[in-house]
Amino acid sequence: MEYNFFEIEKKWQSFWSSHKTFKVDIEPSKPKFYVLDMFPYPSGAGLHVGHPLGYIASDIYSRFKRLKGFNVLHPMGYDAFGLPTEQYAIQTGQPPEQTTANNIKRYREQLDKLGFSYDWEREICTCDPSYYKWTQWAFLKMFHHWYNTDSGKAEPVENLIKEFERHGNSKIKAAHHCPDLFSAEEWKSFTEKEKEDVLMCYRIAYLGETSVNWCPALGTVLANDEVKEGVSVRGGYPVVQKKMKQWQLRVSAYAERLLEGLEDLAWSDSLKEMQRNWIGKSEGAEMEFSVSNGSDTFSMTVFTTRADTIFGVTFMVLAPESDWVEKLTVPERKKQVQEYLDYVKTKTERERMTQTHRVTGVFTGSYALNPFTGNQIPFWISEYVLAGYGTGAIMAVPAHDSRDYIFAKTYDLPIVPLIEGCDVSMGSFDAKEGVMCNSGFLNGLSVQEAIPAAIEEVERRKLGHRKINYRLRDAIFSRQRYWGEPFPIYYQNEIPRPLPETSLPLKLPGLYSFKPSSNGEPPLANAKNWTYEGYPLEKSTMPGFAGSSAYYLRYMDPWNTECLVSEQANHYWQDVDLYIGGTEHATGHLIYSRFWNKFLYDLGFVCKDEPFKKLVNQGMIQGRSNFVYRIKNTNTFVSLNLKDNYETTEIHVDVNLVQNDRLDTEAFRAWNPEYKNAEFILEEGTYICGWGIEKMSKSMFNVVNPDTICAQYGADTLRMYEMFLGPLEQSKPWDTNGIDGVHRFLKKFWRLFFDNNGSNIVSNEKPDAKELKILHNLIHKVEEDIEHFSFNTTISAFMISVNKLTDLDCHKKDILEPLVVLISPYAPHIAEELWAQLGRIPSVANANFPVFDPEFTKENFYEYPVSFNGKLRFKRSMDLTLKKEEIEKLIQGDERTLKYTEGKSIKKIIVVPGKIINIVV
RNA sequence: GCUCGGGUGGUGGAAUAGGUAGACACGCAGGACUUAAAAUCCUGUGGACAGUAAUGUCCGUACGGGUUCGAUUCCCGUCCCGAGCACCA
Repeated sequence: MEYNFFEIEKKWQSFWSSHKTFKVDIEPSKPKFYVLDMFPYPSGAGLHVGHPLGYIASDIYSRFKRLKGFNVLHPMGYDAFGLPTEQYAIQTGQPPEQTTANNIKRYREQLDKLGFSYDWEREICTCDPSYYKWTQWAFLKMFHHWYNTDSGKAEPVENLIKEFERHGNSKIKAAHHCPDLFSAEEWKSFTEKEKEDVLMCYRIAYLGETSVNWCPALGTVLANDEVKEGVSVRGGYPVVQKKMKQWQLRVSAYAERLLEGLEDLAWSDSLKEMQRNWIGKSEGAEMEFSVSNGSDTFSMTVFTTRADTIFGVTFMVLAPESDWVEKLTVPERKKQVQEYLDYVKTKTERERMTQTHRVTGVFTGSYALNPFTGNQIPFWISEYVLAGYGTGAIMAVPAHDSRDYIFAKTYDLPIVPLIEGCDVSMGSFDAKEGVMCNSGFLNGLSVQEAIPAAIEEVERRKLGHRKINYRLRDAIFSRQRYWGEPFPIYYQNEIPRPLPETSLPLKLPGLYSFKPSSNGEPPLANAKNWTYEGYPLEKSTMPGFAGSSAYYLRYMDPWNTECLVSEQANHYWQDVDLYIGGTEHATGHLIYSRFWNKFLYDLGFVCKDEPFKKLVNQGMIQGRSNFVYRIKNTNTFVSLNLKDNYETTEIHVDVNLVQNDRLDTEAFRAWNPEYKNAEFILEEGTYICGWGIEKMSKSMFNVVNPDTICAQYGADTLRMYEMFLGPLEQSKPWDTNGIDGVHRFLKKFWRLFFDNNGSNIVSNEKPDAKELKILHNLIHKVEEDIEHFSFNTTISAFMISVNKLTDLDCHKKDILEPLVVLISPYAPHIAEELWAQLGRIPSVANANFPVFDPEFTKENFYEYPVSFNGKLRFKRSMDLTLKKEEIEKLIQGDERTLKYTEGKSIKKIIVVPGKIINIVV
């Protein structure tokens, strides 16, 4: 019997499916383990070989943990709401529901061929009303809560109202954006609308005016992580800043907890660093400056991390979008300021991004008073100051900040150095080191001492206070699109009202047109009766990250109609032990999910503060493109190594026509009518193609579909080969050149069980020490490698062991049976078949991981006595502790050793065969 | 500009509490089996030099220094590649 992967894989996939082999339930007697993949967005293109990389790794880990006796939750689903499907609907008129269903079907077929051990009973889809009910439910909870910075958690809005009735809002410590203070009496005198407006400033999900990333081409706003370099991540359309009223989530309230929570997570340092950058904590002080425009005097606050440089403040700068612009512009400067503001408005976000460090600005005519020097300092406006960070105004210290320096040089403003010996003739001195000068009471202190000293003085003189700022902004939560979760919100006399929870889910209405309505409103404006009890419903929908923020919780209890996840299920499964996915979600999904989870934790719906204990980022699989070389103005193609003799054009060729860089010339002729009569100049009888690494995409003809590989080599080969390609976390090109080696290995593995005639040759003979040693070395290696995610080196170990057993002609059951278990996470189909051949049914999934016994692998060095005439003979590296005279005897004759250790006493010698490799003196 | 990774044969990659560099695989070359092919198996394969040969010597982990008996691994500097952030005061 040959290794017939096609039959074997078909057989066992249907067996696993019909026997529900991988179905899991709560089993309190067993320890749980939760392995999660980042669920895919089912796009029209289907899966390519890059997608399964992470899924294979997580499947290996899941199967391994199962063999180790864990009750493993390993689910899969689809992140189905999103822009591409909607764009497709606009172009073709095909409803997104339909497109999504088709794409999911295709994804499922492709996934099924790879032999994953998912519990498909728990499959979820974010666009399913029974799922998005809980997305809407969470939104309502956020609407009904506010963040108490005193208790450090979310609390019901009812508490807040009681507090307002007692003391107004002056005592309460909350994350909010309420501009005014009011007393209890004032609160009581507010109209209902006024009260709602105030509460909106405290809710965790709130409707608020804000500057947003507006993408005109997509007709929607986008979150910060959906915009890169001034264009949309999806589609690459320009994005502009616009003030709009949008639903937002008060993620910023959780900034400190999101930062602290990173500490104990087993995530890569680079990923944690990305999140820290995104949260952007900076400690400093807010300082008050008295500002006069000639007629009025105001108190203005700025934020700085360098309070120590206060004596070097020679001007102030305001962001062009700041509300203070009007107040500080004196009448005689109005014209120039307006011209400048007009100029700034003409620039798109992209231009402002790409033209950084361009120095522009205008003087307002107002002056501030430096509270320490008493100097009058001019107040300018410049686009290099951002409205959204700090207070939208800065104190400029040109000597010690490079941006301020360039600005000062351009507009001829004074530069006062504050650090002894620093040279500011050519540039600013930004480093936080040196000794202060020109700084009054700070003179003589080091910068490190001066910073806290300055803040203390500022606080003592009541000119300001310590302050921590975060770059993390609240998440904009509305999208002017159709294909997303509807908001459970209606408007009663302009006041946003929540739907009762009992009316969830609020289902999307079916539409005929998915374009924005003619008056620029979102597509839902086209829906008939988009109302609740006669009141209009919110027409925006939620963004893509809404549905993916808590999906890992839903997997724990996907059938529950009463709650997101039952307390019982949540307490059993707790959190995700291992999360595998791409690094592209570092500042999007992984921040929102952590926020969402922390919010639900505050409300007591989940038992863990952090959702993902360990996270592994798989690398991207790039495409390996192949090229042919056409001689200019001919239809003749020349092989790679001969091309330099001609003038040629490089042309992409479909990688499916190429094997091991050799072109199938007949297939090439058939590929495209243009090449029907192509001629070839061969080298050594074949046409060799050139190659290059590019992104895997249709236009480069380098997309490799896993189905093709499965048909040719089988899923087990594909799984092993993807792992063999290199370290999981590393990005690497897809390259089929080595796949034969893995396939050959599986055939060789098969032949341990069957001879050439297909007879089962497994024997019951007892294994000897040599064979046991091979086995136990492998057990040890597999165990260690899987725990460390070194899947590529395990495969080498398998190959070595199988080669050794083949050489020994070992077909003993006691060796082969554990070997099947060891390989089953990697190549489950062949393992399952051989498991059955050994008479061990029903499933290898119920087996136990073989126990490693170090006794079998131990080297007893007394068996290899020291026979020393210039060389030491030992089998493997080991530590020896010998008596002094023995050591002296050993090193006699080894000149090198003698030289190294002259005059020193040796404590220990480490040896390998034939050589001393370590001498501890 | 800042932060974090990373530079090892023709190729993918092994090996770092410092200790036989190049495991394993691909490719290539030679051989066996075969009428032939496929499949399978065996041998060789970092470079240079010497030798009929077994073998030996030297050079080799981006580059230049340092620590050490010993450095791919640790330290300092330089160059290159990748990722992320980017006027965050």
